[in-house]
Amino acid sequence: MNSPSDHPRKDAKNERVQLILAAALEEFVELGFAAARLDSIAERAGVAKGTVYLYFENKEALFEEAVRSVILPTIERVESMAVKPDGSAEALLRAMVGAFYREVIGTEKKRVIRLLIGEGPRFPKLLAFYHGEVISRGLSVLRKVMEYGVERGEFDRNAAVDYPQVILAPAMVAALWKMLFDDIESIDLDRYCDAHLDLVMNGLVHRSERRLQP
Amino acid sequence: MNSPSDHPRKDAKNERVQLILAAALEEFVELGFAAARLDSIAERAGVAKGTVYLYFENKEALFEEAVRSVILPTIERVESMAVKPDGSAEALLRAMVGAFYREVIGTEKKRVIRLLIGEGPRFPKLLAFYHGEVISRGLSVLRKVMEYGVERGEFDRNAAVDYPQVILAPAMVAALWKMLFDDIESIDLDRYCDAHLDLVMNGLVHRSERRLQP
Amino acid sequence: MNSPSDHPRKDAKNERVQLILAAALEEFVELGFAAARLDSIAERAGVAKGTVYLYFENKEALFEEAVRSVILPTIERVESMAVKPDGSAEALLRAMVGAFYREVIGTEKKRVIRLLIGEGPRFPKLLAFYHGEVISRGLSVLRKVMEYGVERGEFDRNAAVDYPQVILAPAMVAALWKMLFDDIESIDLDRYCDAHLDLVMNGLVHRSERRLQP
Amino acid sequence: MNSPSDHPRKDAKNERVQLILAAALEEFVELGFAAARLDSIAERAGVAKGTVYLYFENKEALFEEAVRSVILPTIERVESMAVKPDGSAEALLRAMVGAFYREVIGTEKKRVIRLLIGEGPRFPKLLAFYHGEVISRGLSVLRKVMEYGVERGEFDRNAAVDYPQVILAPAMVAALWKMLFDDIESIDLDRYCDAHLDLVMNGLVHRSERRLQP
DNA sequence: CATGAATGAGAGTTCATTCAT
DNA sequence: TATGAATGAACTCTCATTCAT
Repeated sequence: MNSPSDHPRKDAKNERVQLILAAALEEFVELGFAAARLDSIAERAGVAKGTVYLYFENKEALFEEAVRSVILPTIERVESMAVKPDGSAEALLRAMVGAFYREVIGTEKKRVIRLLIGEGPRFPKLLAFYHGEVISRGLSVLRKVMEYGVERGEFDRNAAVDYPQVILAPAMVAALWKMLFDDIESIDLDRYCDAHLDLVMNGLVHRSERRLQP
Repeated sequence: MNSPSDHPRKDAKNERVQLILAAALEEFVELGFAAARLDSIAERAGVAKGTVYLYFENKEALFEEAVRSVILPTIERVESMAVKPDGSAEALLRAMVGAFYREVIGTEKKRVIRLLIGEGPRFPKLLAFYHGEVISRGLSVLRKVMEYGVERGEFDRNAAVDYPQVILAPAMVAALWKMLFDDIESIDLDRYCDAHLDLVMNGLVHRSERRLQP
Repeated sequence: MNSPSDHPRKDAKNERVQLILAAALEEFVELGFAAARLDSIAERAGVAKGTVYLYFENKEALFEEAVRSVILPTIERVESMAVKPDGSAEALLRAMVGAFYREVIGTEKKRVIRLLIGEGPRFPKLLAFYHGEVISRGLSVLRKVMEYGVERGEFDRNAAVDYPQVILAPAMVAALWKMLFDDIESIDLDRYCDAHLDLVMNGLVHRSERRLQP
Repeated sequence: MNSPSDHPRKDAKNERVQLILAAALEEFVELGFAAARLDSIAERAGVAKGTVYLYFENKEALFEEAVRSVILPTIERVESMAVKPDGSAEALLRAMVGAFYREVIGTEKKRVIRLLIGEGPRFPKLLAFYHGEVISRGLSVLRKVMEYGVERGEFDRNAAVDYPQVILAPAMVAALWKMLFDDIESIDLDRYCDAHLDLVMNGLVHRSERRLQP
């Protein structure tokens, strides 16, 4: 019943669509929306230019769907994290941040982030989709872990609870750095990640200096 | 002697160049390099299309110079920070981060950052210039302040000293957020900045929990 | 088997290319390279402007190929002349010169000569091609006929054997005259050709005057 | 009265005009009418672009006048030839043809011929002027010399008397060859000239073969 | 008179989109 | 369904011509 051979047509079609989406994403990520050429995309996908228009209304639609298609698996990853927490909050947070380094910065996915930053304002619907499905979910997972840490007495009620962006921000910057400046001044991602987590956990200020007495 | 009327030609020319650069920057920032139209830029600047070519070789050169022209004043700002530190390192760092929020995120300058992220890979020379003149200098100022704090016993020798990017990263993310998601979910920049600084100074982990005794 | 319907695509394509080449040649011959407009060429060919670029890289390439396309059949004509001579050398030479009048000056081909004279220096490769394939072959055919005439005792060993250009030169001048001055002072091509051949065969100097005794 | 210092203004003006004309001619001869740039011409002449328009209505007018300005001295040369002939017709003709080789082919003047061939059809007035002032006069001088030779019994009444173009044609071809093919296959102008004159005087056909009996 | 900055029409070229096959 | 030749609007860039200085 679920066998793929039940719908050979649909499968063939789907395969083609996937091929085109992948090709489109490559091209868009390399050149940006405006400079990307439909010709190139078709060639990369191994189809004729006209074929692209059988599945996608126009360049804009293709762009949106191509970006959506990489965002989608990410959504599932984010959702799978929203499980009930157990163990130390610090360990949880370290795992989550580490996952971002591994799965985003360490892969081609970081390039989609650059694409979204560059083209986002001209694709507000895409931005809204990305925000709603990925960003806000991701941030709320982070927030929950922080609250969990506070409840456990592990974390201070830091103002960052209201803005979980600040927690992941160094990773975002690392992603951008890798794509823009790594040729000029490369960063060691492992050590950078350690610095990131060290800061997030401990901050800069020396312990004894601080208001141990609330 | 220093009167502008001494060089009426040069001044008129310079004024025109500034006009065109400003117009170009607006257009590029709004639409990106490829989608920007020379026609629009000329119109924005109130000159004829051909006039642009009197001062700039081609679209690429205009782009590079327009971006450089906003980067330049920033270089001076960064250099002026590289003074000998006094007072508390924390106060210094807070002042510097605060300046970034005020002078970059609070102004149109943040849009140039987005432009550089989006177009950078196609303009490596510009990227190298920006890195050399702004980024690496800014980071080294940050690093010095952190080392100063460590010397004073104010800061721990955090791994972030090696990667000062992590210190400013939340501000970068705020800048991007403002441009991409603020319509959808706005952030209060003052409170966000507090959260940023709170995290950077104190980290998340509860004080007493920690290795007061190492 | 040889039916054109075997390759309908290729034929259609070829037909279009021929159409464009013919249109381009007309335009170039009328206006010269620089003043020719791609718009006009496309219109003459009955295709859209973009279509031209499907078959030709740019204006230069189109020019070169257009000129080559008229030169090509000429090459074959010249080669076909390079047969073993028989009969009188004078008759042979008269036939060849006559052919030039008929097939070049009497047709549109003369206009390509003017085009080559006008644009040649900016298209040295084209010039080299024309020289190698047409001029030098044509001249060597002429030279052979003259040598044949000398062997037969029909011709003197005139210095013109080394420079066969002088033999055909009056025809070249007639071609140019037809295109430049015929409106002002027309020449009768038949009588001109007679004058040409009379001069070439007999020269001006009265017979008896001459060194019969070498 | 005729002293040039009487009209210093006019002289200065005239000098400027000559400068511009010379510059224009160079540019037109090198690039043809359409590809020539007013900017270049002004620069070559050492004046500002606007200055050119003080003396010449537009590019067309400048072209016509520039070409006229080289044609003019030629007119005088041609007229000076139209003296009463004495001595042998052959010597006269040889002198005239030799003058063409020396004064046209051996100088930059040949380049104007190429320019006229290339651009002529778009400048019919210029062509008419050139024909009326130079060509037809030159041809009639040639014709007269030939008639003089016939009267003297030196020359046969060759049909070339009606078409004196054929006499000079080999020199025209030499001029064109020098400009187009000399890089590829150079010709020795002295030997070529000898071949030219040998042919014109004697023709190819062996003496004794001929109708010594009219 | 002389200048040269400014103009803007017009050129070559590209490429998203269409549609006959 | 798939193709890719054809289209033509739109782009960048050039350059003859003008005109305020």
